[in-house]
Amino acid sequence: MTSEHSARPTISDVAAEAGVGRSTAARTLGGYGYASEEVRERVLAAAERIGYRANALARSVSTGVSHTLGLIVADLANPFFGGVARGISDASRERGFDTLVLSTHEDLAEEVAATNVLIDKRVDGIIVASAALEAGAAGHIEQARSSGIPVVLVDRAVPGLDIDAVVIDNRAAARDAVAHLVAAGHRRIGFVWGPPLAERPRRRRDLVGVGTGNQWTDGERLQGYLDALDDEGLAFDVELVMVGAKTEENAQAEVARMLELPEPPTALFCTENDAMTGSLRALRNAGSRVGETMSLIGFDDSSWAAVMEPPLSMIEQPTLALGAKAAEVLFATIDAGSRGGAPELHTLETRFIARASVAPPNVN
Amino acid sequence: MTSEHSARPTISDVAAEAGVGRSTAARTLGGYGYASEEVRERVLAAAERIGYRANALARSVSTGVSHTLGLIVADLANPFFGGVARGISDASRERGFDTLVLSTHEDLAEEVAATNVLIDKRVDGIIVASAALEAGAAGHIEQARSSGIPVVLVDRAVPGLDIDAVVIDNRAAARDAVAHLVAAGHRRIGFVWGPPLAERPRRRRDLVGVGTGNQWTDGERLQGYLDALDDEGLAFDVELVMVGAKTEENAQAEVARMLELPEPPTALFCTENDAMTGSLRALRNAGSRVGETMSLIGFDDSSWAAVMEPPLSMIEQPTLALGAKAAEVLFATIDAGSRGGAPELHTLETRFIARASVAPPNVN
DNA sequence: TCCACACCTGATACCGGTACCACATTGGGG
DNA sequence: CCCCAATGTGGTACCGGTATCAGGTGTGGA
Repeated sequence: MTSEHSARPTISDVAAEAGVGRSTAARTLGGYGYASEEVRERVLAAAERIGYRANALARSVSTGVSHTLGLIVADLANPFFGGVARGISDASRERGFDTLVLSTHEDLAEEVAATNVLIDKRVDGIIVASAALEAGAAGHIEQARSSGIPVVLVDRAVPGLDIDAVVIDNRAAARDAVAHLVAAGHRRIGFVWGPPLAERPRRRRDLVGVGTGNQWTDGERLQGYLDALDDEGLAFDVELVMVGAKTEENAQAEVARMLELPEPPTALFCTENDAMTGSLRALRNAGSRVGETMSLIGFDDSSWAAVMEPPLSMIEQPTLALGAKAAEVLFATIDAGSRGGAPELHTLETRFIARASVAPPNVN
Repeated sequence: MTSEHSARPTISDVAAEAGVGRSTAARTLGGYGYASEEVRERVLAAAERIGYRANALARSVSTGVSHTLGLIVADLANPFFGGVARGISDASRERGFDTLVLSTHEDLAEEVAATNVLIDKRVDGIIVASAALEAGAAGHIEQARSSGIPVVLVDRAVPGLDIDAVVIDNRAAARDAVAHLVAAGHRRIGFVWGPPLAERPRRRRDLVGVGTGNQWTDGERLQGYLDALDDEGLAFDVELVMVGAKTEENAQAEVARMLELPEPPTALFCTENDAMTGSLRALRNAGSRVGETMSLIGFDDSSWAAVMEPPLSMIEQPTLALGAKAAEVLFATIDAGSRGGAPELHTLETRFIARASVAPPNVN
């Protein structure tokens, strides 16, 4: 042991230590080109002795490959994105890639900045759950691609943007959930959360096109809700959809409002976690009992949902798998080089978990 | 617009486009050295025109600064670590740093590998929630530091390791929570979860030293539990602590066992999320009603806890703040250069949220 | 009128790697 | 015995930046 080495040794240091030329040391350490057995051992021993670790940055500058992926999400503290990030991270680590994760707080300007950071740091690919609602707002994504960086969208496909995307079928999941409620006998089903509507729609027409044809989760879930109503021949009632800010407080207020209607809903479909907790607060305040006077279905299963009294029926999203699949698609694109095939929309299955929060409507 | 540039333009391209020397272009773009107003404008315009973006990797090789932090946690999908990661990410973004996040799945070997990756990628600092239980197992952390990378521990301080750490006072939080139960009149309080005990301790002595003097969360929480018993003059009963695997299933089984005791607990202190849900399952199966026949306190508040029936008393951990503080301490170390002060243990406050799951014991 | 100096620019060496290629050696076959 | 190929090594250009410095130009003061 040649004592402490505070400065990080370089290839030249190893070469000197081993008594060989710089390029010979580089060749053995880098694993390219030729080196005799004897020299190889001497170099390896020298590297070990002085604690040499290759500078990955310098290598990347030279090779043009950084072995790093970029991930852009709204909020890492959100367990959904945490799961996706973990899925990506695990899948990419297997291939020797690491992940640079940037949070945008659902702000498009921050997303653009994040994209630039990733371009500057020369990541080999980008996975993004974009806040862009349409292709026109996704110039930064086009730019990343045109500078040669493969991009895969996750969770949210941007309509009109011709890029691989890995999503769940929010529309079908919502349709199935609502159909489940209808099958239990419900006719008046509240929709809590959704695409941000500034004001109450006056008729169903006002909702046509809201988030339509786009894969953005909220819009899709609303469409699925409408699909189910159509399938079952149920009337749409504008009073049964939430409007305004997407906060737990507003969800609570909106559900409270619905409970005051002449003909209140007998079931609620909550499209997100905070929509569910807000609804539960409103129900508790109104003395409405879940599974008896009110049926409930929520999105994003959690270990809590199963221990609620009664346990809540939930739609489970495969977050890990979503991330793993996104990474897989990204690597396929990277491997394919520029001659990639046509972009695909990869849809993963959700799982409906039936629990006791859904029961026939309480007809008194 | 000089059409599409699929290849990424370099400083030389800008120089050519602007009709100046490479170094002049570099000087203006890099913001160092001199350049006349007229040339500056020409260079900036040229850069804009061909869409030049500096290669951050090349810059890092030259300057030795990567403007990247490394974060090592057990599992990004765990909301606790998600929150910490988000806190770090937000704080570091403000200073123009990005974060490389690696998950180790609570495996020390993976943690060592992750550390090496970060060293190789020349991050400017590392924040780690280490799986190492003692300084002897933290050679990789020492190694990172000796190669000049500042390190800050988060969530878990490694005993004997002389490094800055940002943690919560798990011991005090646990003590206070248990004291709260005692104040409500409870004398038999179950401890669910804890440091993995292979077999049932036979007497209290067996627990002395388990996780003692170390900041590792489980050990600290157990000590806090014992502290509270001592403070309140309560007897310790080995039957009231959970043993075996730290899984939701086992927590359920252990609580079920405790309920069968001749003198079952009247309250439970759950040190983690899965411990709480496991406990709730056991209680439901046994027909025990929370807040009536059984009082409950859990760790890690969640929006679900507030909407449970009854709402659950919880200890809230400041996850975002934990991350933000860790980043702050790390930056202070980075700014201080090699001449850093003595390592400190930074302790953040938890918050006890009293809800209806704690009530006086039901004496029939 | 000439020199000093401020102003401005390009050349050049470097960071720590990759990768190619030219140039010894050595040895075997014709 | 000589030549050529295989074997092994170091030199060198390059990746895309940073940073210093030499030197050319223009202006004002002596």
